[in-house]
Amino acid sequence: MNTADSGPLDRVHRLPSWLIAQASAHSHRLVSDAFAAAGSRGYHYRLLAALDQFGPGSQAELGRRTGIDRSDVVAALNELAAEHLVERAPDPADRRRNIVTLTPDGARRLRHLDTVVAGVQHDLLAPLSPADRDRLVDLLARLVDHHAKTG
Amino acid sequence: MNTADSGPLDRVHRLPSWLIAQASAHSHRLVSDAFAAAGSRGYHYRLLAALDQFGPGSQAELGRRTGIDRSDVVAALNELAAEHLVERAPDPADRRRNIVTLTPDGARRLRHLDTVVAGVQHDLLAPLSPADRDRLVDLLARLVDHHAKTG
DNA sequence: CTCCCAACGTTGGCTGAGCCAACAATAACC
DNA sequence: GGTTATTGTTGGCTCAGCCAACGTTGGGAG
Repeated sequence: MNTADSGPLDRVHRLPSWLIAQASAHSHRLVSDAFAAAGSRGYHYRLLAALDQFGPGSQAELGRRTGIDRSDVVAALNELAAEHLVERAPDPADRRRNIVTLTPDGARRLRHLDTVVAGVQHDLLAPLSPADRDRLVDLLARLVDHHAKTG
Repeated sequence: MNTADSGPLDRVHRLPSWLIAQASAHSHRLVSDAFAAAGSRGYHYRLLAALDQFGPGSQAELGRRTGIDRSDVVAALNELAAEHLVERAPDPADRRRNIVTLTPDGARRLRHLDTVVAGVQHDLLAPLSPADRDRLVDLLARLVDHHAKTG
């Protein structure tokens, strides 16, 4: 973000879409900084979380579960495998597939990232009271829900 | 966004930071589609708005007012100038500067984009009642405000 | 069994918004 | 006068998301 404006740009700074974009930018900075400090990226967290929640699966399944494109799954898994957080083995029952498994190290990393993420949520919502945080989450959830179905 | 998940990724889909990112993604899609249909981009709108609100100014001033990087201002102004929405003239009082001015065509385009933007806000907030829209805007404004100062 | 279509992993590339570094020209200050 | 700052510009980088193409492999229809 570029600091030091000379007064607000009225037409823009009041738009809901602008506020959402700003909030997202700040949020994204917090999240990616925190992930970077933990040696990971958002994609890693999503993939580890999916493996933990759904168990081992093919890369295509992982992509569907996390909403990450097949091609991006490949790269992220390469990085996770290089750190031994994940294991990639050919599926004997279907030679097109790789079966991806969470290693103990991966589970450990996931738990650590959980705490990192929780800390970020805390910082992000710091200016809001608990009741306001709930309100914000509820409003955003309704917004996202609507556009997920409609869009 | 990737449709067709197989159930929610619990760890991720409840995070406030995730909801904000999702809302921002949907919002951004609406905005950029609408701008594209009007033959413009977000940068164009911001620059035209700044010229309208603050009057003519140098490119560096425009960058400061809109929060757009100097280098990106150059490109966006090239595009605006190619459409004669903006005029770029050397400043006789300071030969480093260009003075950028909004043309009548530019003012017209800005007015059109205003209506486009208003339509997008309407679509974006469609699922919320007027009172909820106000609440959301208020909460987001407080969030953004806090993180802009804390930064 | 054969043919065709679908799914898989992978490579490579593209977009958009936001940054940052460097440069020559010019201005401003001590 | 000599140093520092500002300006316009070029070029490049990141990060998330997406899409096209390829060769491989499975599975269903005839």
